[in-house]
Order: sequence, then structure tokens, then C-alpha cells
Amino acid sequence: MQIARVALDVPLPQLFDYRAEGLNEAHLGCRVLVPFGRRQRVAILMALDQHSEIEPARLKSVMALLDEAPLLDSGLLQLLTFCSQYYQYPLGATLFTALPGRLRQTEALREAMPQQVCLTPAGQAALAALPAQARLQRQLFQALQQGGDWQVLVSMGASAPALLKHWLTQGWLEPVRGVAPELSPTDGPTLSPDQGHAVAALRELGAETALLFGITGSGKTEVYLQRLAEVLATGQQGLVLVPEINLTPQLLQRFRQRFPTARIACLHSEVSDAERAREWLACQAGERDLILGTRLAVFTPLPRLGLIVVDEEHDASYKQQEGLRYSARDVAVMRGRQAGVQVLLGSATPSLESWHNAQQARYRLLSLGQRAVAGAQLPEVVLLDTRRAPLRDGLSEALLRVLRQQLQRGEQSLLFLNRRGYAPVLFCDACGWQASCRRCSARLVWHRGERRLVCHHCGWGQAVPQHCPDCGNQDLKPVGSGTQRLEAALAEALPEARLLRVDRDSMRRKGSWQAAQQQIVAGEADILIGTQMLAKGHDFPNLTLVAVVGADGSLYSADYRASERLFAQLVQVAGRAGRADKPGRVLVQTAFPDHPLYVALTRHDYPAFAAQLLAERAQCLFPPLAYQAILRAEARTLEQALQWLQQARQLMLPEQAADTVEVFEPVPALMLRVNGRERAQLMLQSTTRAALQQRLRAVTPQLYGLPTPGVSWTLEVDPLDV
DNA sequence: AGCACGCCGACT
DNA sequence: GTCGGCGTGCTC
Repeated sequence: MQIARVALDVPLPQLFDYRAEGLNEAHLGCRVLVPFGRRQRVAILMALDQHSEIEPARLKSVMALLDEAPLLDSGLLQLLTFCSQYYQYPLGATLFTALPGRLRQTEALREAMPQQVCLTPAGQAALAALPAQARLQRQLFQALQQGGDWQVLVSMGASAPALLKHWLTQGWLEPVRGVAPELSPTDGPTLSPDQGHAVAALRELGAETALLFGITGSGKTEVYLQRLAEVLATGQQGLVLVPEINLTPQLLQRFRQRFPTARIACLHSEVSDAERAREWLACQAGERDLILGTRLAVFTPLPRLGLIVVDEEHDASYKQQEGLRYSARDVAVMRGRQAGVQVLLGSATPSLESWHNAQQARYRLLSLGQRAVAGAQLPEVVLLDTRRAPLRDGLSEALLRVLRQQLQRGEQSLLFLNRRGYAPVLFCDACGWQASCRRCSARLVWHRGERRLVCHHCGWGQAVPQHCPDCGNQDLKPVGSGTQRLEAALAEALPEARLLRVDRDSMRRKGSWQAAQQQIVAGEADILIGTQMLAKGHDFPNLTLVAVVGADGSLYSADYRASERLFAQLVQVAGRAGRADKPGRVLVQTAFPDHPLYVALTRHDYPAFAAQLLAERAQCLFPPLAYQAILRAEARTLEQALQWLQQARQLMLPEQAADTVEVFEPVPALMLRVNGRERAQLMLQSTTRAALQQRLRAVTPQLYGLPTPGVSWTLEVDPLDV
């Protein structure tokens, strides 16, 4: 009896056995339909065997084979199996996260329709003598003489879809395999010496990982383009990952210009399900040359993969924060190693992980020192010491003065504050009460425009109270500033300035971000007030000043990664100031002008800052000098969560004292309550990745056996937030 | 994750 | 007397 071992999209750490006839090794990686519980589910065939541990009476049979050829090739299966192990996430659930939604479900199993079809010789023969009254058929036949676009053909008549499908099954039509066009990249600009050197080095490097370290404006993208051109020219596929969908349109445009004949796939979460499935299949069939996408694109099947680029590799959005908690950057490196292709990580402020790897010569470090455009200079960074200057609504007089000058000169300014709302705290002077969320251990943020207090963690909101609920005091004070308060303060201080606030609240409506960008480029705003959203990648030619306020909060945060992130953010937003012909300036309002982070920032010296952070991390034994995994539990009460973790800890403790994995005591989470559930966590740490992995492999299967009364838990390997 | 089964409160 | 709450257990 033949046994099919299949993976299902369930959070269970095992595979399931079914009886199966007529399957062979060539079907591994194909989808099958199986009965599971009371329903039928799609599964992926992982192995064939003659024996099963399951007693024969309990074995059900595979109902159908859903694919002729494997949906996941052996390389991807291997990569995903590795991910499942590394991230301690069930194999079935891991495989299914790599599939586009359309290909995961029982319904919508409809064959993805081809984009282009043509008549086969058999079709020519069979359809040549159509009766005159079969008008639609004759029309279709006529149209098909030159080969046809499926969408166009289908819309030629009401019964056209059915007819065409019938002809396909008869073998009278066949999908046109996309023919790889001659790839003739249009000439790029002349490379700077640094760029030229980097491209040459990458060409020699072979299947290794390189870290391209280049300051803003040094032309990292041009290096990617050159390398991609070389890869495409040999008929291979290039995979380019970007952190956010916001960044894809402009990069896509640049790719289109440079590679006008390349077939480009765009894969990110805003592409519709149907489209994503279609593009995914086209990539798999080798009918796409260049793949541009966000983190999920790292799992795209690419039979001719030749190069992986990870742009802005330090960006936290490469980390998935739910389900399979993978880092697309790390998976990309893994995939490159496994597929024998080069991986190119690029950043102006590399993650400490990657920087450390480069220092250890695990990655090849390539630096782009100067700005690529001749004459362009780095913006001057000036610190505004606020220790003696009084702030009004978070703004110093010195800053207002500079903004006024900008106005007079007719140049744009950007005021950067990474905090939405009017004020992050609403405070009662009389009794010390603060507005806080009922469901989370977080303070409510006052949104003045909406006249509401909003929790930024669970979204819960309430009207602003007229008086203190504890003591009745009517004078509740906003403490601290968000973008709304800055906007209000500026409107008062600089009434003639045209202000534009750009944050998640003001850009909620679809298309408003695009409209805002046009407005900015058209010079219809003098001062932009914005969060993170404004920091990334957008070039506004008339923007010559970036002012940063409220950054100090991240300097002495409990989160040891906060300063690393702050530095990256400031470098990024500073990069918005000034372009080729207009020098830019960056002002940072701070009470700690001597802080090494700011000193490094004024000197544009990432390496010095990174060296200092690495020294700190080494001293405290934090990543990247240690490897971590975190086990989180949430329950109705903290006690339940802690108790469950305590049990888990007993399972996880080392068997021999000499083991190098530390299992810390469970502790309440920094954000104790979210959404009415209380959370606790337990940290595992080791100085070697192998030891940590070994322990996890030995121990996580047992976690599934632990009774979980009212407790839900997750395990995260290489967590970013601890 | 689904989806059953199973045992206790407010409703036609 | 039932409808339905979600606690517990299973899926080859």
C-alpha cells in the first residue's frame, strides 16, 4: 500500500498520512485534495512511503491530484522546510504562507487561465470547417489566427469562455509560453569610481552575500541596476526586495525605463489575489525576468534565479510579525546560499546584524563613499540645544526663525516628528490622573481634530473628558507633542505658511498620499509636518531643510534597539534635505547635543556609531553577539500566562549544566495588557546560533503537548522587539 | 485553525 | 422546556 505524506495548513507540527494510488516522486510538491476531519482541504505532497505509523483503519485516501507539475519545486521545498525548522513553525503552515491565497483554497482551484493562447495544429484542423451559423466560433477562430490575448477573446461573446476552455481541454489551443525577449537594457549613466568598483567586485564575488553600504544619494540603485542588467543578459531572473509598497512605484518606473523589454512582476500585499496568483505562476514558469516585491516575494518560485537584491536591508518591515515570523532579509541570504546565487544587501545604515557579519568577513563589504551626482553635498547637520531655550508646543524660537527664513526664500521645509495625534498624554495637574486605555497598558493619545482619545495599540477610542474623572478638575493638560499639535502651533506662529501634515491619520483616504506628493512637488506647501511616512525615499526637489523634533525619547529607551532605529530614521529623513543643485540643512532639536548618536549624525559617520553600538551589545551580550528566541504567552490574567511559561521553562532547561543556552525566568511583557489580554514572555539566549537551534528543536515539539487552558502562545526566533 | 461535542444560563 | 455561551479535544 502506498502512503502519501502531506502537509496541511494547520498549526500542528506534524504531517498527515493518506492512502494514495498512482502518485510518484515527480508529484512531490504538487497539491492534493484530502479529507480532513469533516471537510476537505488542500494539502501539499511531501513524501511517499510504503509504511505508516498510523493504524490502517484510520487512514483515509487522497481524493485528487490538483497539479500536474509541482507547485513548489524541490529548491523551494528545501528552503521552506529549513524555515519551518529555523523559525519553529509548523511545516504545513510554513508552506502555505509561501503560496498566494488563491492557490491555498479548495474553491478557486480553477485552473489559472493563460494570458496568451494560440491554435495548435490539431486545432487548426478541427476548427477549419466550422459551419457558417457558428458565428462566435468563427470569430474566435479568426481572432486566434494571430494568437490571442485571453482577456480579449473571452469578452467576444457570452459563451466565449466556455468555448475557449473546451478548446483548451481538447488540445486545440495551447497557452503561449512567454518568449524571452532580447534583453537590451538602455544605457545607464556613467558610474562613479566607487560604483564602478562595487559593480566589478560584485561581478567577481560569485554566489556570496555582499553588503552595499552607501550614504543617501551615493547611487546604490544604480549598482543594483547594473548587476541586474548583467544577470538579465544571461537569461536569469532577478529578485528585488523592497521594504514597503510605498517604494515600489518609483523603483518599478526606474526598472521599466532601464529594461524596457523585461517582463517585470510586482508582488506585494496590495496586488489583488487573482493578479498575485497569476504573476506567481508566471514567475514559476520562467515567464518573468525581474521580480519586484515586499517581503512575501522572497518565496516566489524562480527557476532561473540569478541575483537577489534586498534594498534598505535594515528596515524592520522585512520582519513578519505574525504567523511565520520570518525575516525576509535572512531568508533571502539563506535562499541565495542554497540556490547558489549572489545576495546583495543595500543600506545607508545597515542593521547591526549585517554590519557585524561584514566585519566578520561573512559578507563582503562594499562602500559607496561619495554622492554620485557631481557637486551634490551631504546636508549640514546642526544640533539645536533646547536646554536653555524654552519650547512652545515643542518648538524652539531658533527653529521658528529658521522656518521663517525658509519661507522668505521660497524653499520647502520638513518638520519630522514620529508621533501622531495632538498630545501623547492627557494629564490632570491637580491629582496626577492620566488618560489610559482600558484594554491595554498604554496611555491614550489625544487627537484634537477628531476630539477623541485614541489607543495606538488596540485602536480603542473615547470622547475627550471635560473634567478629570478622578477629582473633577476641569483643567486637563496635554503633555508632549504629536504632529497635530505641531501643525496647530505652526499655524499660529507662521500664519502665512501653507502647512501640510502627512501622517497615517491625515493620509487615511485612498489616494491622498499620492495627491499630497503631487502637491509637494508642485510647491503648493511650504512646511510639511510628518512622521515616518515622509522619511522614506521620496525626492522633493525644493525641500532644503529638515527639522527633527522629539527624537530624544529614543535615546535612553528600555528597548536596546531604539537608538539603532533612531539613527537609521534620522539618516533617512536627513536624506530628504537638498538635492543636486541646492544644499540641504538638517536641524535636530535636542536636550542631549553631546550624545554620541547625534555626534555621529553630524559627522555622517555610521561606522563610528555602529562600532560603538556593537561594543555596547558585546558588553551586555545582546544581538548580534548573542542569538535569541522569545516564548510569549497571553491569557486573561498575568498569573495564567506566567504559570504556563513556568511549565514551558521546565521543559526547556538544559539537560547538562555545560550547555550554553540560557533560559531566563518568565517576566511580564513591557506592554502588559493589549486588547484585554495580559502577556508575559520568556527569553532563550545563546552565544551560538547552533546551540539555540538545537535546544529549540529538542523542545518545541513538547510545547504542543503542554495543556493550554486559556493560554495562547507563540515562539519567535530572532525577535526584533523584546 | 476549524469544527465537533458537551454541559450550564436567559429566552420563544 | 430550547438556544447558545465557549471550554476541551481531535484532525492521517
